[in-house]
Amino acid sequence: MNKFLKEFKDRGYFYQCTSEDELSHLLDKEKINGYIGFDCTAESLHVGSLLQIMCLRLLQKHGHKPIVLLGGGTTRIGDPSGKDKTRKILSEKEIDKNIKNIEKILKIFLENKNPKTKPVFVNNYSWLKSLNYISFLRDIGRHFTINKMLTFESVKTRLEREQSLSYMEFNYMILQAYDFLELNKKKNCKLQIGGSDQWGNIVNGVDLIKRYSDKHTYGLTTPLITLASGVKMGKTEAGAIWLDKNFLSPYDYWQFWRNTDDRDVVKFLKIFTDLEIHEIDNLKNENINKLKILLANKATEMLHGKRASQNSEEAAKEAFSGNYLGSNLPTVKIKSKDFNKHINIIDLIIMSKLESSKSEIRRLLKGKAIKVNDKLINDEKLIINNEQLKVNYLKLSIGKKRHIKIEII
RNA sequence: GGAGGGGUUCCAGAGCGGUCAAAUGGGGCGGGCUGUAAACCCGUUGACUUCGGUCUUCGAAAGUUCGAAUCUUUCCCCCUCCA
Repeated sequence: MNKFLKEFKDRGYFYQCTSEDELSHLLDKEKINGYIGFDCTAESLHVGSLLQIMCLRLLQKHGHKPIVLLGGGTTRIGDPSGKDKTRKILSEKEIDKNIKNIEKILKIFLENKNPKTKPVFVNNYSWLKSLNYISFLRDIGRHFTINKMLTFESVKTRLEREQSLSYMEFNYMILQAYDFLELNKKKNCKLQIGGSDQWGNIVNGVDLIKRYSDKHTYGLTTPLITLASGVKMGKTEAGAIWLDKNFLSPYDYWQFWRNTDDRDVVKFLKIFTDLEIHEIDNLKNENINKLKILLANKATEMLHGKRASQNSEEAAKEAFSGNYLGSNLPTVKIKSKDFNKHINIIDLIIMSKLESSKSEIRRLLKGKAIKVNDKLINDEKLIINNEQLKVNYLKLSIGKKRHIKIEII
C-alpha cells in the first residue's frame, strides 16, 4: 500500500475511499494535489476540524500539495448534511470575517516553506458567484438525476421526517461537486478528503468529473471522532474548544488535552500529534499521566507554539501542586482603585469573571470549593486585604481545575 | 380542508386552583475516593439577600380569582391521524 495511505490508516484517519487500490497506485506514481473544504459558518475553527487539518498536514508530509477550499460561496447556501433544520443564513460581512479568521488558523498548521507542498488557499465564491444559471444547468445540471439525489442520506432524512428542505439547500451537493470539478480543471486536483458526513457530496464530485471530462478522481473520508464517553469531539459543556487563542487561551487548550479520558490517549496521540506511529507504540506502556502531558504539549505546541505549550505545562504544575509561584496562570487584572485595599471575596470573584452569579458563589463557598492562595475559604463575608496579597497578586481557585491569578495594577 | 394532542426550569418529563422555584431521570457544577482519568458515593442546580425573607420564571398577551404552571379568551409555534 502507498505510504501516505498506510499512515492515513495507521493513524486512524481512514473511514471510506472511492477506489482505494487505484488511489494507492496514483499516489505511488505521482505527487498530487488534494483538497479539503472548510465551512465558514463559525467565526473560528474548533477541535472538531482538527482531524481535517491533520489530514492536510499528512499530505504535506508525504510530498503532496494541500488545497484548502474556504466555502465562501457554499456557506451562503448551507450544507444540509447532518442537520435537520435549515441553518441561519449569515450575512456576507460575517462570512468574509469568518474566512479571514479561519484562513489565519489554518496557516499556523501548514508548512509554508517548501514550494512543492506549499498550501493553496481558494475561496469557492470566486467561481460560484458568477455562474450563469442557464449554462450551469446545461453543462452541469444535466449530469445529476433527481432520482439519485433523492437517495442521498442528507436529503432522505429530511424528507422522511417531513422536514422541509429548500431548493437552495438541495443544490448544495451540486455546488460541492462543482467545486471539485473546478479544482480539478484549474488546479489539477485529484483527491478530496472530508468527514464521513461528506461522503455523498464527495462521491457526487467524483462522478461529475468522470461524466464531464472522463477523468478519474478520488474521495477519502475520515471517521467521526467521538470521545470514550460517547460525546462528539469538540464540544464541552463549557463551550467549544476553539483553535483561536482569542477565544480559548493556550492554557485552557492545553488543559483540554491534559484531561483526555484514559481510553482515548493513545488514539489521540496517533490522530492529533506528529509523533511517529512506532514512537507512540513504544510509549504505550508509559505512565498514563505522562502520556497525557505529552499529548497536551504536542497538541498545544502545534497550534500555539513551543513557548506557550511550556508555559501551560509550568502553569499546570503550579496550579495543581498547590505550590504557587505566580508565573504562568491565566491572569485577570484588577485596578487597585477598584480593589481599594480590601474587598469581599464574593465581589472579587465576580470581578474576576470566573462566576457571574453571587448565589452560585455562595453555593461554591458552602461546598468547600473556593481557595485563595491555596487556602480554603468558607466564610462568605471574608474580606481580602493587602495581607492576603502575595506582592501584588493572588491565586484564586474554584474547584480543583479552575485556577487563575489575580493581579492588582 | 377535517379531527385531535401539545408547548413546563440546560435536556427529557411529571404537575393540572393554594402545601410549586415546580416531582423524577439525564447533564452540569461542587465535595469524597483517586491520578487534573474512569467507575462509584454524597451534595447542589432561577436571581438577590442583613439568611428573616424579597423578586422574576411554566409559549405570548389579556382576563377570572383573596390566590394561577394549573381555569377563560385571543394570538404564535409544534406534533399525530384522516382527506
